[in-house]
Amino acid sequence: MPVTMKDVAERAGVSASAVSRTFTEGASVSPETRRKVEQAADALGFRPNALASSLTTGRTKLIGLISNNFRNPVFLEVFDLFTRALQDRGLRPLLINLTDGDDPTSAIRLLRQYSVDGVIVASSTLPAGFAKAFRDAGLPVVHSFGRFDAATEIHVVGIDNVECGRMAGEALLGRGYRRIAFLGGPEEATTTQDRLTGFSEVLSGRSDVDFSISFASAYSFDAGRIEMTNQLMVDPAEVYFCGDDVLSIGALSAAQSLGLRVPDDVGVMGLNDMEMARWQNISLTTIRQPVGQIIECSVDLVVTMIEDPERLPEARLFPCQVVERGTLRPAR
Amino acid sequence: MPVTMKDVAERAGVSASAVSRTFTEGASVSPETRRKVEQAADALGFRPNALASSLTTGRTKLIGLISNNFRNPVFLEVFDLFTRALQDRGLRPLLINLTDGDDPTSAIRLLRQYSVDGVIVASSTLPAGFAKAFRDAGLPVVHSFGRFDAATEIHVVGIDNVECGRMAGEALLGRGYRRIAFLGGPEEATTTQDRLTGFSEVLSGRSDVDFSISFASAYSFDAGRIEMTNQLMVDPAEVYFCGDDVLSIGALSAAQSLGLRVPDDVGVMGLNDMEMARWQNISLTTIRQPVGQIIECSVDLVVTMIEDPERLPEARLFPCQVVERGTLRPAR
DNA sequence: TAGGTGTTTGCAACCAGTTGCAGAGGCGAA
DNA sequence: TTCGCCTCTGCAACTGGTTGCAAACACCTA
Repeated sequence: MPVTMKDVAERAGVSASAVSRTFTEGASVSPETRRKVEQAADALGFRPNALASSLTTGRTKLIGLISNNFRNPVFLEVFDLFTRALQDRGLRPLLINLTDGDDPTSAIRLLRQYSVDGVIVASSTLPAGFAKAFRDAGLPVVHSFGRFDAATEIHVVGIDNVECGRMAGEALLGRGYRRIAFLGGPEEATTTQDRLTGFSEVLSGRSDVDFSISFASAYSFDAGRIEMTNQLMVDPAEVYFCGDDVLSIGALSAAQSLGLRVPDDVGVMGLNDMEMARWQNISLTTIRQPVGQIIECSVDLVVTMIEDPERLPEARLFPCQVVERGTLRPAR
Repeated sequence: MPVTMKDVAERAGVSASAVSRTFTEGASVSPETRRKVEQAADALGFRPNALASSLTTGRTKLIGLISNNFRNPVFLEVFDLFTRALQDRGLRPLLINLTDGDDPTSAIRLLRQYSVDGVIVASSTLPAGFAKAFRDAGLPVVHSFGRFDAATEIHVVGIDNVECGRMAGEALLGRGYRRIAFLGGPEEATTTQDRLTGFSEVLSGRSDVDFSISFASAYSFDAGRIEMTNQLMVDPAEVYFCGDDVLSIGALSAAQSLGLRVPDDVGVMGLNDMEMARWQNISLTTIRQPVGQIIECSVDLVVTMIEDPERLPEARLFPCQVVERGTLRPAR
């Protein structure tokens, strides 16, 4: 059923090499031969088998796209943008869902079996060592939304979470909040740790600020709602800087259920600026992470690494900014 | 860098065939040879190249997963479940984002270049002819969330949207609503057409019911909010059956912005029961579509078709059910 | 010991392409 | 006409596996 080079060669009255050459950029073919081959190929509907050619060229144009965050709404944008950015460059995403377990070995085995040209790890919760395992296996890898590390051994594209923490701290101080809480994601998530570091840096040491810390069990609506409920029932702060937008929405839901008004009784600030944050019935004040830029840059970087595997690892961090909406009281 | 069969054969002191056979289920190898090969393979970290073997076996274990709905939150669950269901069966999803244009030809070309074993079209908005193009190209295809068609030419797994429309109509009548509106997705979407058919069937012809119809421009929050605002400003109904959950949330937001209370002033009913519908600050009364079952079944079906390409097409439809939450007044 | 049976093994051809190399052909200059 | 050069083409070997076939071998029976 599938039509091969040989069929085309036969119909065009040329050798198989000639067919291969007309489909290879920069190969030497006369206009006449090219015409005959193209005509035959069109008539038969021929397309070279990418897998067969990968055997000799060593390139499959497959990119492993790995994530463990499938349930966070921010990933709607992430998947949409990644698949399109890859498609635009003639690359195909081979998706790996890491929900069960975070051991890279089976993923590595799989990706090598399919000879992927490169790997993108898209996750803000996986440890840096995870992506490193791919590099050690000889696969070009970029960690998107990963943690910046001064002694970086792999390419990281993302944001400076410590700086985001500072930004949040200053935004809250600037609005006159003094009883301030950090409601993080899981304590072991590097993003949570880093944001807390920056946040504390700005707030602790100020005698006029009452600063408290808690952690939700996951970056999820339910976890945010549960932890926020606990906090509000025991000793409520004036404002909560939450681990991310979905946690924030859980927190908003908790406040609402307890009959508190936002932002009058309690303030909430998120991080990500996912699409839902601007929905008018949520209207979350948050910090925008430039997801589109991070993804474009990640794909560019993985392409660069494929071309130059020896390239030294680098971190590319993008600035974030506060997005004003309705869950904090206005700046003074 | 990558280790091949030949390397293993050499180290184990056997032929390449022996290596191939130890990795092929059901092939004849003595325990002694198998042991030697496995030992050598482990030592070298060998895994057979799936792409090379696909040349002779004709199987890649790649499944094309095509969608045009990347931005609808229901797809968070859909992608998570699809990727896991495929992984569980040793299959790999090759993702195609169809956001730009709905012409199947380039997708077909691509999937044939990668010799995918089968294709899953996951979309409730693509026309039936779309999936059919894949079948015509000789690719086993299943249309998930597709439209049931009595003269079906391709496998469809989904729900009976006409029945869902009826179910919604009866639920609303049962609660005593009499000024009832249908707020569909795009008029050309088959899901919208079918749901409207069932809904009208129940409501039209009843002299005590005032029934109106409108359509949003897309299955999205913004489209739902805009259309609902239009409706509420001109001639509000008592209750709106919306095209899907995300439209419903847009509609809820519109009602809220206009100062209407839900469900006291206006009712909203959705369809899908995506995860967000049960978030307490949304608490959407909706019709549950058994997404998990649909996906498991789709994957099973594509596997079956790969094994038996001559199998006649069938439709597998799953029953839906109304999920009681807070956006309709209670049943009498 | 010869013959029959069944298992295991390697050879070689094959899958669908790519590519180095050598030779064919065309063309202009000497 | 001959030579040199350049472009184009096909052969054949190669990519990393699989598999039909026949030979080698072990084992059992008569």
